[in-house]
Amino acid sequence: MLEKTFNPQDVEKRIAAQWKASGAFACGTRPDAEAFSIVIPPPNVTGRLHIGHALNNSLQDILARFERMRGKDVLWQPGTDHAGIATQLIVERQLAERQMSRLGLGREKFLEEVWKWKAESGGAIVEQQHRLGASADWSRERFTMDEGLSRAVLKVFVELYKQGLIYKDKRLVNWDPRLQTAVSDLEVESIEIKGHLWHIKYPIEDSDQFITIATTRPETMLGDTAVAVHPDDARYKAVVGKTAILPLTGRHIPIIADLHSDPEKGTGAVKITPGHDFNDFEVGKRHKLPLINIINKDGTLNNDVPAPYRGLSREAARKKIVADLEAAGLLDKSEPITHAVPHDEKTKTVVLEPFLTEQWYLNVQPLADKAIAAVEKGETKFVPENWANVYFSWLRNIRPWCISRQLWWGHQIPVWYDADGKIYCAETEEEAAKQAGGKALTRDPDVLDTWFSSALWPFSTLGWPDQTKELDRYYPTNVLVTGFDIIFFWVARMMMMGIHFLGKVPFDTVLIHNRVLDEQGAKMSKTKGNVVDPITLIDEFGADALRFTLAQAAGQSRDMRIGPTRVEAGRNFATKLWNTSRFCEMNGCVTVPGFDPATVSQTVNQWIVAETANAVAEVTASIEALRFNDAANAAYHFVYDIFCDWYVEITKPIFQTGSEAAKAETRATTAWARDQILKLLHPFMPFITEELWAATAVVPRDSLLVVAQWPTVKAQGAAAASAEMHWVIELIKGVRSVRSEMNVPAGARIPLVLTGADATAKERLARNKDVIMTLARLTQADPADAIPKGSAQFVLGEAVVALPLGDVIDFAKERARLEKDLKKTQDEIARFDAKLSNEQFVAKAPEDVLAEQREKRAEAAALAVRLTDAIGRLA
RNA sequence: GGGCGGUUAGCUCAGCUGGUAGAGCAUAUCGUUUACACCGAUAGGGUCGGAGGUUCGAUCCCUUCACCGCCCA
Repeated sequence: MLEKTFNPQDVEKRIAAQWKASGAFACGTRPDAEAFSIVIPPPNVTGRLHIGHALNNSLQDILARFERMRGKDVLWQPGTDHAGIATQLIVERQLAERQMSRLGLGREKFLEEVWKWKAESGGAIVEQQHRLGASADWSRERFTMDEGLSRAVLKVFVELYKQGLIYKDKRLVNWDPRLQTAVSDLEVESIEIKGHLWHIKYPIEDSDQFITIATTRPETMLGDTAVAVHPDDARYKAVVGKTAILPLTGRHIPIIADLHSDPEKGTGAVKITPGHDFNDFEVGKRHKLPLINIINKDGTLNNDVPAPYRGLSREAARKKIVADLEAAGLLDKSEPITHAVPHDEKTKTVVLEPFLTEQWYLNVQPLADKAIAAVEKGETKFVPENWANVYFSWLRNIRPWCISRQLWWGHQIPVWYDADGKIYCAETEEEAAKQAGGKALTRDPDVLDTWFSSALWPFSTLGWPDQTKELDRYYPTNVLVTGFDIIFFWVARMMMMGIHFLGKVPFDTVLIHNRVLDEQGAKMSKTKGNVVDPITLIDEFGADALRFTLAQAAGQSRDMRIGPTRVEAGRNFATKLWNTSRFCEMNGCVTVPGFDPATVSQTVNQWIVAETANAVAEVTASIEALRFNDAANAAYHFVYDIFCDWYVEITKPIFQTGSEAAKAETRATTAWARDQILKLLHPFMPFITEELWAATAVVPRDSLLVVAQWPTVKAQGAAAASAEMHWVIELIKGVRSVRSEMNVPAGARIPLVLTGADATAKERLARNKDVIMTLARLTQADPADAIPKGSAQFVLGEAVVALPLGDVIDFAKERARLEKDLKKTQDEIARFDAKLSNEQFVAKAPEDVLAEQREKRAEAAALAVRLTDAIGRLA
């Protein structure tokens, strides 16, 4: 006997262990089946599961479980990336707590510490994915720093270097002065902060005039090499070509005309600091200005500035410079403004600095061109397709990719230098040494951007560069499931690398799902404190509830809002499923081996078979179309509104008073329908369905539900049964509605009389009398020729249903009710008439639309006649 | 500034190829009828953001405006 309620905590662990023991998630066990593969967008190894991951993983798992049940050989490839910056930060912080430092330890020892950390704490997110029920092939879990994946990185680097696509260059990068490394453009977060716009007067040489520039970063003026004005700016025409004297340094710098200067902004004159501003760098190139670097790697001012400022932090330098300028009478004014300042994405506390360094670059242009073409040609399809625009716009404006990072944690760049600085690029030190002819070599200390290795994920996880059978079987993958914020990071880069190295796109379809917001519609962030923790939700409501809720919310819109109240509804649905299974069990509904739904004879059973077939078709088609909300809702509707509300209710009288044959058939059919429900819901709610699959079996099941066969039910020849059940349902609903409106006490049983009914309706009434009397709470339900006095009435098809309520009836109320219905019907008729009397409509509308309108009009007219009669009888 | 998305019942959202709208939650009334109060029955609630246009007909297509949001610069 099933417990009274479903307790997710008890069940989830046990079921997860069963799945694990069964090896059901492993790929390659069905060599003859069609392959279906998904690679997980690798989460950061330092990460914890947030609700966006929960959605992302749930959708992937729905697909994996669905295709597995359909008999395919499914590979869902899991794993994590090594998150160079984030991981190094964490380990360095831990070292600091032990009064140790990275530099103190040295590279080798430090890396040992990182691996130690990874072994101890790096698996958190994977544990959380397990709690969600993710049916990935965990035996194949990969990490971007694994030996094999590292080999792929080396090979790719060396190949691209040989192809001339990887090169060293000295240019501005986004520099993190705390970590002292270059960071990606995509890791820069512009944060609006309050600051000042300082107006500073630069004296003009050989005059008593000044040119006033406006800047938000006065400390960088020490690196100025020009002042720029707009060529059309009348105010400054006269000074272009003259020389300004840079305050505090006395440096002579030209006043130039350049379109970069915006006459509307500030004073219209801007300082040009090519060493510390991306735009100014370009201006400097156009005007061949010298480039002065005034900052050390740690963000302090270097020795190329006047002595008083050397060694100051940027903040301190700013203060001192503003004060000094003010003292010199060169500060015109300062106005408060809010402006966007680049910060590091991880902590959002460090102001990044455009900084001149030598870095490794990958010329991605040729790769990007192919990646663009692949989507244009439809080799990879975005769903929804408008996300392709984001992909295109990024790739079409792509710049060389700075791939080196001044970190230790990551793939060290496979480049060695001899004493003269000559470069030897090879996969191994031995090979490099051979190239160098035995010269002493030192290796480039830098590591590669984490995304360099994630970009190879769809094939490096399959064993590339070896030609493995997995690579052959599972590449290209079927679908990449991800959020739109990842289009640049992973999708585009995986596309470029996949095409370049394997000659084939890495995935047929890119499914971009919604972004999860909190219940108020705000973006979740730690600082706002509105982060919804999926594990908390799982603890409170169960993994199935969370998953089902996420699937229901995974619609076509860009965002979804998730919070406890929505997940609660998902939990309620799980409970409903549990209870209805319990009811089946109480009535002895046991799966009958070899049961053939096509052979059932009871009308209600034929009907539920047809409805099941419908539901199966809808859920299947919706998952195939990646419409998860439609799939979840179709399943929900079937379980709740059809199976629980009607089928179960209608079969109750059969279990109480039916013939043994009818009982037996109904038990078998109920058990069968329940089994189909468990299968349909399994991809969405794997734990509870697996539990029920086992718990409802008298004879042990042939297999776990996770590998059971997806339902294939044919709807055939049940039209009459469906029509009959719809009639019965309409009748019961009609009675209930009248009872409620007429305030008939819920417990009171009343008689029902069916008049004006044709033979079919009379037969339907006779055949379903028990059900109707029970569910509508009647004392009798019989056909009659006349409507008794004092009856409430409603129209059902060609018939009028009368409920002789005698003294109970409130005539005024009954009249009002019927008149309201009549009015509604008459309004409808008027609308149809207006349409049908419109010559244009009749002439131009298609035939079937016309016919439909005429039919609807006729139906409404018939209804109006019966309602009018009913009102007449009240008098 | 460029691009994209949204505006439908009190709230959150569906509405696929144009034929006047659906669900969940919330609300109201009733309810212990042998699964379920994490429940059941019934009901109310929408000039589908505004204005034009195309069309016999527009929530759906086009133009424009307003507001909200996101991405890029």
